[in-house]
Amino acid sequence: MPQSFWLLKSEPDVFSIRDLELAPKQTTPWEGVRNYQARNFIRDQMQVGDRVLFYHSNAAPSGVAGEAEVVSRPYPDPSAFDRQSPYFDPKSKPEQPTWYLVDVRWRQTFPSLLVLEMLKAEEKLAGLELLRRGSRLSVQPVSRIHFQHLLKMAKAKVAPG
DNA sequence: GCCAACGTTGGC
DNA sequence: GCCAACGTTGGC
Repeated sequence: MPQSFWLLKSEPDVFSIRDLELAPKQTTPWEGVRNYQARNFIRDQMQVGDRVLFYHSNAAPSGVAGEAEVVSRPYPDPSAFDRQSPYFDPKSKPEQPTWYLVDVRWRQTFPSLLVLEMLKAEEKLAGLELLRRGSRLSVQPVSRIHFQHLLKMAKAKVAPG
């Protein structure tokens, strides 16, 4: 299967792209996804080498903060089995897990945030799931075209010289 | 299987 | 903190 492109949301107060950059091996298990549609994307479609946009949600301002990549196959989310975890879910059993995750590794932090408001104004991003009214999915597929355009925008925002 | 009530997400 | 939109739960 060819490489796929994704957008993952995280509240920076909880876990930011800076936290990922500073993490051991710049890698983290993307735990805590508790939505079935998002779970299905992770469990059924994510592959090592997939590219990821790291989105800061519930922030001031919100926006795409950088880039990461998938570095593991999907596996059961251990936080669902952990009574101490805020993501504990008694419905998920080790012998039949409900929730899955992948490990992601930091690739870059954008020189400046791609703020949601400017993404909305970008004609070339029309159709991006993130921009759909009422869109709440924390794991979203992104088209190659949109992904590349977002990287281009990130680069273009670097001041010359 | 319907759907009201409730809980969560996330922009603002 | 507000609240619209959405997802889940649970009574029936």
